[in-house]
Amino acid sequence: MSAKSSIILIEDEKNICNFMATTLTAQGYKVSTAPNAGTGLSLITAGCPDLILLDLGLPDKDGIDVIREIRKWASIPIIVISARTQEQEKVLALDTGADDYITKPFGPSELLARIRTALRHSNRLNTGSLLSQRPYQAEGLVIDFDKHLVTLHDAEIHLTQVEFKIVSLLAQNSGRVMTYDSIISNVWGPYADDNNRILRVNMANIRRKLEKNPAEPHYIFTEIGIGYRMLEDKLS
Amino acid sequence: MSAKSSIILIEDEKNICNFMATTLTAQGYKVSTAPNAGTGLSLITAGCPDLILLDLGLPDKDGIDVIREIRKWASIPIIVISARTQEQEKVLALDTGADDYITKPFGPSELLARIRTALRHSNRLNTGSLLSQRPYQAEGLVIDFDKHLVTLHDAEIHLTQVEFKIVSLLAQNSGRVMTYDSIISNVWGPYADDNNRILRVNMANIRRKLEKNPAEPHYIFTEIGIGYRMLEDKLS
DNA sequence: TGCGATCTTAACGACTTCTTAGCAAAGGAG
DNA sequence: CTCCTTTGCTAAGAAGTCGTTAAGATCGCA
Repeated sequence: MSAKSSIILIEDEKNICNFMATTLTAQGYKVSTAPNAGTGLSLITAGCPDLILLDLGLPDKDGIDVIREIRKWASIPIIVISARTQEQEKVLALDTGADDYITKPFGPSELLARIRTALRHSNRLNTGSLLSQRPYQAEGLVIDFDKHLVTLHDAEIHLTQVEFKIVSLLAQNSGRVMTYDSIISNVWGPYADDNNRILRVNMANIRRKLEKNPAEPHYIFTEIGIGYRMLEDKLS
Repeated sequence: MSAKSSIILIEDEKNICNFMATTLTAQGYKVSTAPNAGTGLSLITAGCPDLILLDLGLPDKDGIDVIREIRKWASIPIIVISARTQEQEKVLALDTGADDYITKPFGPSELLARIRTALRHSNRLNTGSLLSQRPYQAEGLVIDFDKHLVTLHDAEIHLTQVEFKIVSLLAQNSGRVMTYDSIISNVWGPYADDNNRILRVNMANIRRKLEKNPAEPHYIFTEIGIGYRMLEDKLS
């Protein structure tokens, strides 16, 4: 990656912590360390890191709870590092939202490889959060992803947060059917209930705002049993 | 998620292979197995799986090359399974494009947890189409598998879920006769009633939508006593 | 604390899709 | 040609999906 990724390392054993920090720094990562869950969490909220390395055996809080805490509002990759090798521990951590689980002892090159893998994953889905993106544009509807703005025939349309997320996702994949599952997991996170009734309600609201006649949509079509598909972008 | 994910398992040791296959099937996954890289790769291209489990120690090809091969054209999650515990191996596999690396011996619940994690990742990807496939194209009929879209002379044709599945299957095997049994088991699952009357009704509906004169089909032909055959793809 | 906006849940009717049944037409065998 | 099997087609009920409304839950803000 061109820009160095920033990593937060939450680990209470000083020796290991120092060793890992120097290894990572030597590779060009920006590293911050925290000796316990409390300072770790505040570092995360403050710094918006690209990846989190988390030791499960922390003094002040159970590691699983830390994962749960983070996953409430962020999908930053979390790699768990633990001395506990029991399967149950691993399963619990992974299902709570960890992206990988490494057991001590481990070598530095494996750690680095797994970090690269995790960062690769998160990069794939960071479509245009930082880079500016050409607005979607079709038949009078313009969606400016950067400015967070939607206009219909030059009139500004107010969409709520969730509505905007849904519309953006569909617009960024205009012309192709997005399954209910993938919309839900993109908008509400991978742990969301896969029942699509919330999506249905939101779509009704979106259509009321965007479509002249919501019963015969012009911009967002329903593919029954599958998902929704947005009118293809003028230039794509 | 709601629909069962399909997994392809490439593993040469029969015992392990069987054990894993039953474990996965018991969890509701659709599993196909291959004892070597060759059949594995063709299974992947044919089946559009959601995840690949790959043993590195295959008889006919180096596992790393298999990863490289797949990564040329698909971003399906790959979990590597290996007896080799050397760090170098892990690093190489992960950097080539594997999403996880599990060393034998491992427990079934860890494997399942890591599979769930990998599937979670792939669902977060925007498109949901991990495997980009060239559309079928013949005499004005275009079937875009990724976009889930069918057009006939540039006019959009609406197919229901079942209809689309049938047409896709025939299109992906265009030029070859697909037996009734194989169509039915592909569309309705292996335990479906093998009576073909449902298929007959659906074919009538499909032809009404696709064919100018359903009595003299142009795209999908009947091979009496055997099955259906679709007009060969222009470029395949 | 109360207010407004937003998010979520629940419920129901309208509509689409799936499946079954039955019969007519087409094909093949003798 | 006749009989039997196979296939195409229509209609109708069953099952499922989607859009919509209304009401509760939650949150920020004054």
